[in-house]
Amino acid sequence: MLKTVLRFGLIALALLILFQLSNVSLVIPSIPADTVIGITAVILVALGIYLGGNIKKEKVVKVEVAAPVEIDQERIQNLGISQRELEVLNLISTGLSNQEIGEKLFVSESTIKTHVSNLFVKLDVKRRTQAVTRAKEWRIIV
Amino acid sequence: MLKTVLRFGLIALALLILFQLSNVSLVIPSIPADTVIGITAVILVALGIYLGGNIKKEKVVKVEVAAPVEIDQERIQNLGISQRELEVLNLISTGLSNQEIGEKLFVSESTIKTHVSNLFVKLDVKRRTQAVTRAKEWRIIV
DNA sequence: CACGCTTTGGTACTTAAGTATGAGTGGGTT
DNA sequence: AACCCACTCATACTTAAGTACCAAAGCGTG
Repeated sequence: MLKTVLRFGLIALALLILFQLSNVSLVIPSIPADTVIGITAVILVALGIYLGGNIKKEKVVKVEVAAPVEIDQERIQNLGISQRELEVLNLISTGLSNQEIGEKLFVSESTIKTHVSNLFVKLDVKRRTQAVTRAKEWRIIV
Repeated sequence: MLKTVLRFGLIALALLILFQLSNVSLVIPSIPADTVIGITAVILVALGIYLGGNIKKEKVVKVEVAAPVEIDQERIQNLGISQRELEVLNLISTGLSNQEIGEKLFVSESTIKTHVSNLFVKLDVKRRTQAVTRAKEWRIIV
């Protein structure tokens, strides 16, 4: 909104300058009217490109901001998913087995199975592949 | 390249029109010089915005083309992954069980198991969760 | 037509995954 | 201190996943 006002202000300013310049050739006859008009034309086109560029830039920013996937911390809280469970969930999504996850976290496979089972209840799923899909849907993992 | 030439051509054309219009007020005195200059200024700014827009549009396209994940058909070919196997792979990634995939494709679970086993060899993995990760890495699935 | 490849299906087996249940420890709260 | 919760681990079990091997129908190519 403010930017739009600014742009119209710039255009108005440019027009004012144009009108002023149109009198230069009358005041200073040594400068030909054609030269003044040419320079003004170039300035106006440049102004247009600048304004157009800014308008398009905003659209680019919108695309880039929408792209990154942010983790929904609030949903994690609401589902009651603990830090350890989240860790396990992330490792599941990388394709590790329960045993491998256990080795990576220095706990037994038994413990991982418990975490996984609890996760399934919280995510309302029956399989680990489904858990990964659901977790990505709900922006719990990337 | 060609577009750049076109743009400069348009600018040159615009300048020509400007110079022509500057004579209109001399030819037809009923139209004030200020009006002609004003209209020309607006046209030039519009031209600038149009040109600037086109220049920026190219940049937008580059961003948008880079973002979507394209399927690497060549890699699928090289790995010798068949159409049916690809179907199964996609259903695995949605979290379905072998039995569910069989029902969805109207074939037995046995058949799905065969496809899955063959897929694992081609993807060089040992588990279905790993297969999904690998397949996404290699842009075989979305 | 023979060959290769895809798709289908089966049996039999091993292994991983998932369920159910119980239980111990330590941190933090009331 | 009593309590809750997260984390840990174990046993015993069921089910799904995965492996190995074989087999047959169909389809296009050389």
